[in-house]
Amino acid sequence: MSYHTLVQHINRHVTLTEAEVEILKSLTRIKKVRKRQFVSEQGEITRYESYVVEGCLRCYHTDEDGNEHVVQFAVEDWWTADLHSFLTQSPAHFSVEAIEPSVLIQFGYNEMEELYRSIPKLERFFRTITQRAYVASQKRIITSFSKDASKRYDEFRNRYPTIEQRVPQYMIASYLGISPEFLSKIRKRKLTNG
Amino acid sequence: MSYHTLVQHINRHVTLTEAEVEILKSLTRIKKVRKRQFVSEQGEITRYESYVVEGCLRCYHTDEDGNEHVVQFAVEDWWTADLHSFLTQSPAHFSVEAIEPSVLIQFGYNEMEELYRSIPKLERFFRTITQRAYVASQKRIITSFSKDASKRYDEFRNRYPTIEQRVPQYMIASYLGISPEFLSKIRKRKLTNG
DNA sequence: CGCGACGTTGATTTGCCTCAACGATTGTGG
DNA sequence: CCACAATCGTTGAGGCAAATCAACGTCGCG
Repeated sequence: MSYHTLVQHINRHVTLTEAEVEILKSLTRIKKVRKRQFVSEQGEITRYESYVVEGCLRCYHTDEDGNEHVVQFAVEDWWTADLHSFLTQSPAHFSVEAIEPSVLIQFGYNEMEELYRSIPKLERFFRTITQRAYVASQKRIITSFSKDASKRYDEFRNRYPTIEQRVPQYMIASYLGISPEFLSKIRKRKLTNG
Repeated sequence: MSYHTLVQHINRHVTLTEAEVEILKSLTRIKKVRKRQFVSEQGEITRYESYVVEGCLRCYHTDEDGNEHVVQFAVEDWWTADLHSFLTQSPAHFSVEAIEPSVLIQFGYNEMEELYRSIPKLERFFRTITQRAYVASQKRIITSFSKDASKRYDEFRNRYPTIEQRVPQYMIASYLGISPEFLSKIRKRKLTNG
């Protein structure tokens, strides 16, 4: 039953038969995680790509100085993983951690290849969603170079109003590329001034 | 004959038959551009995705203040386009302009769909290269948040030694997200000090 | 030749960081 | 059920990386 939203999600791009849905179910697994539990860890090989049925997670990098940088948030109907680690089965640069208790549908590396073989339509599906993710990622680069922190925060709130409610402020700061203290000051300015 | 490198490039990921290569040729076109010529312009609909046979181009965004921000460079064996504009056939946020006289192989929107239909393997090919591009893009975001300009410049030189030779310094500054003056100062520091 | 494109250099300013101290809230073990 | 510790956000002082502005040098090209 957890598969309902995933199948709907895929069917927005291609059309799966009943039989194909069964294959999909047989080659993936449901995973539940607690709050603060890791789905995959920096330094280890990312074994699964995860579709979020329910919950909220963050994908982040910890740099040499120990500072964390949020690569991506993932809520219902999103995907998350260290894609490079998953695709090459090499050690990850990012960790994925649950911010809320979450339910995931996980795709293993070998099973994913088997899925592409048995359901070639999925090539198209994953091509499409990856292209979208890539477009969003490029946009984020340009925004971070062309706008100051206050405007980036406004854009974030407009684009992801639900996420803003669900994740701690310091993670949003990290996603925006600023310090938590500075985000706090930005918020204060917005309240007192315009 | 310009198709030789493209076919090789695709064959690193999937295997095209002779007949398929012919289809590919029939549904794409060769385009030559002068230095400084636009391949596509911000504000207009991006009609083609381009594979670079020869030359060097930049994809960039011009913001409200008139400042330019390089999204991507493209040299031999790379792809370039405003992907969002191409996929949705809506006005582009990025322009693509030749830095050197260049030879491109162009894929139109309708022809691309026809190609996917007649050569389904291409779904896999484009899925793969998009995933790689997405991975690189995420890495660029994290680098720009976690390292200072001098280190980013070092990384750029190491990763793209040939590009550094071929494009003006102010475009590299733009790609790195810093002002041309500051890149000049960084270079001077590197010469005088360590 | 003269102009436009590109790079350099210095003076000044600023957006954002770091550090440190301090509430407020949450959750957890005794 | 309380006490205490984490966790999270706020505030202020001071500092630094990088931007801005302005002037100037150089080169290639029409």
